Amino acid sequence: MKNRKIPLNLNCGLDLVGEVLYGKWKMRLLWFIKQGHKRPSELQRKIPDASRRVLNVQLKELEDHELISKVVYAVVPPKVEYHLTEFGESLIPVIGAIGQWGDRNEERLRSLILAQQQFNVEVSKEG
Amino acid sequence: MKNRKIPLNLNCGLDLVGEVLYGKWKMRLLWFIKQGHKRPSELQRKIPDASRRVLNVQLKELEDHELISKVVYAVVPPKVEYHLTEFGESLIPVIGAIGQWGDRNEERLRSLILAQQQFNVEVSKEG
DNA sequence: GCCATAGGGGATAAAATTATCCCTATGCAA
DNA sequence: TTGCATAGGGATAATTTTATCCCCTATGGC
Repeated sequence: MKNRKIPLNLNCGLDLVGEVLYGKWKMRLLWFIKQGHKRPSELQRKIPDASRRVLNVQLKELEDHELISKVVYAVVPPKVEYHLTEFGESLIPVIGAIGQWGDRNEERLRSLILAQQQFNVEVSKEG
Repeated sequence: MKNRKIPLNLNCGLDLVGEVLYGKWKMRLLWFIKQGHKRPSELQRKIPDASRRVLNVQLKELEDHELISKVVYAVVPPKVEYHLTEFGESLIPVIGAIGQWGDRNEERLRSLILAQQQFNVEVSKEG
């Protein structure tokens, strides 16, 4: 999401959504904020595989795209809360639909993905 | 989608979907195939911003993930057709929902994205 | 012979995305 | 006084993803 060298494609709705939703942790961040996990440290505990830094960066992008808003309390230790904006709220059903499809097909997806992963490992051994 | 060094996250539905749907052109490929553009050359004309090579790679991944099936006709010049599998069909409503949200919010998204892009360019000039 | 069509793919370069490392600050508790 | 919790961010390394380049198949038409 930096200063890109390859021009953006903003032709259709799918391209536009991609620009704001691509990002390894973004959908999960929105989802957890929706569930009421508003503070950075809570989100970090919910998503332990991501580093604090990366979550900050992605939260900032979500904020720049007006999907969430940030409230900074002038207290010590610091306290910050994120909330979905109306715009962000309107995305929740979409994320829900994506997640549901994943959940409904969990077993199949898992085995497909692992099978392919396994295959790649084997191929690279021969390499 | 290679032999990864960073372990996969396959915790929830969102992770699983990500594995099969992340890829710059994948959703568009599925969408256009659904619209009846079955042949590689048609798809390439529909998505001129992607090179032929990249589309082949992404089509292969969609095939490995059983979202599409490939039919090769033994004729000259070669003829190939892709079709959605039932599994792939079941994803269409989800992609539809994503695209619709993008279309409904087209103007806003476009200006948000361009504004941020512009900002990045300016920041990097100061650099 | 040469080019066009329709499809494929290896090797490598470039770009974009993520991860890692290390630093800032305050106040409370052991 | 060291440690922990809160939150933030610059610089850089590592990884992953895309793009580019060039080559291949086979047949038919000029």
